Amino acid sequence: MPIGPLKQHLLKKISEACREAFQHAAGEMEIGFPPDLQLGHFAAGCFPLAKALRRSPAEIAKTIAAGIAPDDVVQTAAAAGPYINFTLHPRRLFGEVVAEIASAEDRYGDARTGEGRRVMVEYLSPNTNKPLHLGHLRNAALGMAVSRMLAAVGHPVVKSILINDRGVHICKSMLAWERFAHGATPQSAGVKGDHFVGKWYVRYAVESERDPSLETAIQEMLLKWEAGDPQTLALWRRMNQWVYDGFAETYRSFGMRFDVFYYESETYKLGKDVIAAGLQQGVFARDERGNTLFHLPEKDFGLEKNGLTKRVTVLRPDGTSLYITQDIGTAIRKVTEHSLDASVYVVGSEQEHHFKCLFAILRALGYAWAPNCHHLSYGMVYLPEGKMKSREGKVVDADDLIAAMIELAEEEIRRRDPEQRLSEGEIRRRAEVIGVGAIKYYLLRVRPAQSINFDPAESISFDGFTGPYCQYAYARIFGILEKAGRRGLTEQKADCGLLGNLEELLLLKMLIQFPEELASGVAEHNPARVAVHVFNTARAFNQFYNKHAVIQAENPALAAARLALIRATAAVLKRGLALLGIGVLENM
RNA sequence: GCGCCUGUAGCUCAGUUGGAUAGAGCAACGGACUUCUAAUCCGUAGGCCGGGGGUUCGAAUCCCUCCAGGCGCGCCA
Repeated sequence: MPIGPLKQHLLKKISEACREAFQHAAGEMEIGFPPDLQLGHFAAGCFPLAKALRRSPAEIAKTIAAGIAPDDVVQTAAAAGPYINFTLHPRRLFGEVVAEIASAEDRYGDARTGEGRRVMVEYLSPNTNKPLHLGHLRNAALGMAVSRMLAAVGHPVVKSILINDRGVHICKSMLAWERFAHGATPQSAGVKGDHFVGKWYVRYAVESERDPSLETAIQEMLLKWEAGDPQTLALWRRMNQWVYDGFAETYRSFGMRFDVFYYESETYKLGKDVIAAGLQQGVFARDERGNTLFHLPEKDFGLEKNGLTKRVTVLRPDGTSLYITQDIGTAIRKVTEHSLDASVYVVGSEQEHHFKCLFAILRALGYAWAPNCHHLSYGMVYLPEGKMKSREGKVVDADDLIAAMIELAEEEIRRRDPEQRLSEGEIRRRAEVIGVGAIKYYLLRVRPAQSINFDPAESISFDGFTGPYCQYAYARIFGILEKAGRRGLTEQKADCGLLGNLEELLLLKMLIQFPEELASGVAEHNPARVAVHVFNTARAFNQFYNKHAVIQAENPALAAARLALIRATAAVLKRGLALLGIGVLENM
């Protein structure tokens, strides 16, 4: 009997006792946890029954508790105010949770609520004129985590990226390179491609300050690009490729994966035909200046102060497209190419209005999947000096941060290995898992809507509420399991009836709650639910660890039971961290 | 002016689908390694949950209002 049926059993007992005492169904009672595990293992509040029975919840709890007879699952049922607290036989309670986790084989907590509905998660959306920064890392950490969480509950997930590879900002780095680089390349300069191109983008900003004529040169270049001028296109391709080569390294070091690459140079003309058709159907209208526009529904957007409906332009008078034009086209293209049921866009909160408009338009156009489009909006990452502004160089570069964190982890690993038993390769491997894990955890531990004040000192900490703390708990467990294995101890014939002290109960509670937290996290598109729960699980283990011996337990039977418990804990830690895109180490 | 987000311990944040005594990390102070990994643990201290009003058996949580900060508000992306 896994945990779900265990709760069902309790509900059934309540229901029977309730019917016996009041000739009334128990209705909507729910099984939860008491605030203090000394009170019991599970609890049910009797509030839902109070109105129907016209008695106080406390009276009901008392009567029902008295009517519940102990059985092979329930040890005691006691009323405490309006609550019924249940104490279960540890053998069943621990045994069945541990068995369920063991049989799930790394998939504990998974569900089928997604029912195979196919979802695309689009994230990152980089520009090809500069390297990735801290804000991109938050975006990527969220995108990857949400993708994994959706997959865990049964959604086939397609991860996509929309690369902004065209436009005036790209021309700026091209022009600066043409004028000032004297043919230099990333290879000749010994610089990572995206950083190399970013350098010329910054150079343009500097040069255009003193030479305004560059502005007109940019406009000419843009026109040549639009006209398909071979030389311009060749330079554009060449420089973008430098950037992609650079990005690929960052994708790899941060663990980003994409199934589909979309490029705005290929999508920017999409959407026009849909808008033409929509104009025929009256979804869109023309204004006096020739703009094609969409009237935003009053229900969702309100009205202008002059009482007219708000509007958004979807096509310029000359027929050229806008950001939202191509987004309409791309949204449709995604669905047709990948048979999607839903779409998630991981984009900063500053674009909330844009996506609200986009989704309203898609609904107005009558697409059945339009209500399943979701903007996963997240807050800004602020630096101590204020908002990040790449044009002013006020950014935390992604590659720099990753390298710095790996470096810090490496120092810590060396400090713990004074006899230098570890190979350089092993040190490097561990440092990458720890350093990158620390960054991801730091970015994922708060809910997406919350803006993050990037605190350099706190972000590099490996203590407390951090990724390495969670990884450390896993490594500790692995150490115990390994040592137990060498000594021939196994949990084969573990008697979970021997478990039940406070620390073991608190740990078990975390294991039980993991699937619920994952489900909430998916429903809210909020990986922080998982991150916080993994931390609580690691903490519960550390508390247990510091108070109770496993291998050196009072007797071998108890040792076996505890081995089973911590093996299950390790599985939950590993699974939870994996959902966040964070790896574990068997030794730290 | 309007919309959305945020406001909880000195700092950074959980908790927000109404339920038992509001939690954690960091920082501070005091303790615990001859033991399965001290990247750990235990203890002390720290709160009108932004202010006010309302809804009810019960509000950090729901409603109204005010204050403060952030982000946005067609023809940029």
